[in-house]
Amino acid sequence: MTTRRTGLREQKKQATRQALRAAALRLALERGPDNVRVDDIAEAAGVSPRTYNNYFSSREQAIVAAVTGEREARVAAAVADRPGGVGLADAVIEAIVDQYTAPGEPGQDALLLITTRPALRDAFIDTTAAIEHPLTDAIAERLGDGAGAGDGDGDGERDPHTARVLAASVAAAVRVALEHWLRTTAASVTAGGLVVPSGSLPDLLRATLAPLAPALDAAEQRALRRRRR
Amino acid sequence: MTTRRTGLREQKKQATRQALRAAALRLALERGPDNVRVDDIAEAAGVSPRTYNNYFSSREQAIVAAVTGEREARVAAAVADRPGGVGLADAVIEAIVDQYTAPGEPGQDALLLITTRPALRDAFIDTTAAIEHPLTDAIAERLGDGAGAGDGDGDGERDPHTARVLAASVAAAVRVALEHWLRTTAASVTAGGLVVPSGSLPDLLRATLAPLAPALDAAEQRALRRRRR
DNA sequence: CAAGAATTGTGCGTGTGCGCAAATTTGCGT
DNA sequence: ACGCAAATTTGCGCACACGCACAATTCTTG
Repeated sequence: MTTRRTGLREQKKQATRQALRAAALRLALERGPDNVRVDDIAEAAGVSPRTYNNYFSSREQAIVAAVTGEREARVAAAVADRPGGVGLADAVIEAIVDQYTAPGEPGQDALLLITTRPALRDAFIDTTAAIEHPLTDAIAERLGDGAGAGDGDGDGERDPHTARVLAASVAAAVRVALEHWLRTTAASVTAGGLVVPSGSLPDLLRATLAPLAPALDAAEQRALRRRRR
Repeated sequence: MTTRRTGLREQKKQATRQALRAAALRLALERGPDNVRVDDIAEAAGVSPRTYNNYFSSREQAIVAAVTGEREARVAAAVADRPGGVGLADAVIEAIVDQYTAPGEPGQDALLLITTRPALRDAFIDTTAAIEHPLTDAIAERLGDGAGAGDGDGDGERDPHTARVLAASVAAAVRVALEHWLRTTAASVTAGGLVVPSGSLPDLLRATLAPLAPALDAAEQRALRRRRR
C-alpha cells in the first residue's frame, strides 16, 4: 500500500538493483575499484551493461549504495516513529544519529575502501542528498500540514516551503558532518597507518546538527500556534 | 592581497575562463544548446578542447557560468559589507536577495534559454552550491571567530561547525527557492505561451530563507555571549 | 641575469553516460 | 485464457569527462 505499485515489477527491480550493488561491492573489494569495469559488474549481476546504467549513473554510486542501502527511507521512518511529545529538533537529530550510527551490514573493509579512494568518498557524501525528499515528507507530517496526502511536491499545503527548507538544511548539515569526518579519519589513517573507525561519529553529528535546532523548534512552535488558531 | 596570487597567471586564467563562458553562451543562443559541441566552444574561445575541460566539467556549466558570473564572491562581499548593527539573519537574507535580484548582465533571452532546457536548469541550480564556501567565511567573520586568518578549512576556530552548517543550510534554502521558482515559471511559460520573468523572486527568496532566521540569530547570540565571557 | 621550480595548455587514449528505437516482459481488462 | 497497453531491457552509437605524459610559459631565487 505504501511503495508497491504493481508487485512483481517492483520486486524484480529491487532484486536486480540489489544484485548490482552486491556485485559492485564484491568486485571492488576483490580487485581494486579501479580494476572494475562496468561491464564486469553487469556481467556479474546477469544484466546488460546498458541496464546497469539504468540503475546507477556511475560506478561509484553502485559500490556506495551497497553500504548505504536504503538509509533515506529508514531516516524518514525513524523521524515519523518518534513520539509526538519530543521536540522536532530532538526527533530529527536523534533519528539521524541512529541511522548513521547503526553500522548495519557494512563490513569494516568496505568502509575503509570508501574512505580511502577520493571518488568513493565523494559518491558517499552525495548520498546525503537522497534523504532530503523523504525527510521533507516526514517533517511536513510532523508540522501537521493537514492538507491531504500530497507526497511533498504538490503545492497544496499551507506553507510549502518550511518543511522543504528544513529538510534540505538538515541534509546539508549531515553532508558537512560527513565531509569533516571523512577528512579527519582519512588524515588519521595516513598518519597512524592503521584505520581509526571514527572519532565518535554520533557526537560529531549532534554537534553539527545543533545549530539547526533553533530553526526546527521555531518552525514547530509556529505550526502549533497556527494550528491552535 | 585578496585574490591575486601571482598576477599575470591568474589574469590569463580568468581571461580564458571568460572567453569560454562568452563563447559558450553565444553559441548556445545562436544555434540551440543541443547543436553546440564542446569542440565548437573550445575553437570559438581559441583553446584546445582538453583545456576547456580543465575549466568546466560540462557544457551546461560553461553556459550557465556566463549568466551567474561571480555571484558567489559578490554574495560573500555583500554579507561582509552589512553594518554590524543588523542581525545576522537580516544581513545574510538581504545580501542574498540583492545578489539574486540584480539582473546584472544576463539578457532575458539567456534566462529564457536556461529556464527552458532541463539540463541547463539543473546546472543553474547546482550553481548555488558554489556560494557555500565564501558564505562560510563571511558568516564565520561575523560570528567573530577570533582565531586567526584560517580560510575556512582549518580547524583552529572555536566552533568549526556552526559557520559551515549555517552557510550550507542557506545555500540549500536558496537552491530550494530556485527549484520552486524554476518549476512554477516553467509551468507558466508552458501555459501562457509568453515568458513570465518571475513571480517576485525576492519575496520567494525571503519566504524560503525565513525558516532559517532563528538558527542564524541564535548562533549570533551564542557567539556574542561567548565573546562577552 | 640565468637557472630552476611551478603552473598552465595540449594530444592521446580509454572508459563511460546516455539518447534512441526495437524487442521482450509484465499488468490488466474482458 | 487471450490480447492489448505500459513498462523494462537491450543493442547501438556518439559525444564527452578525465588521467597521463609532455611542451611552453611564467614566477622565484641566487
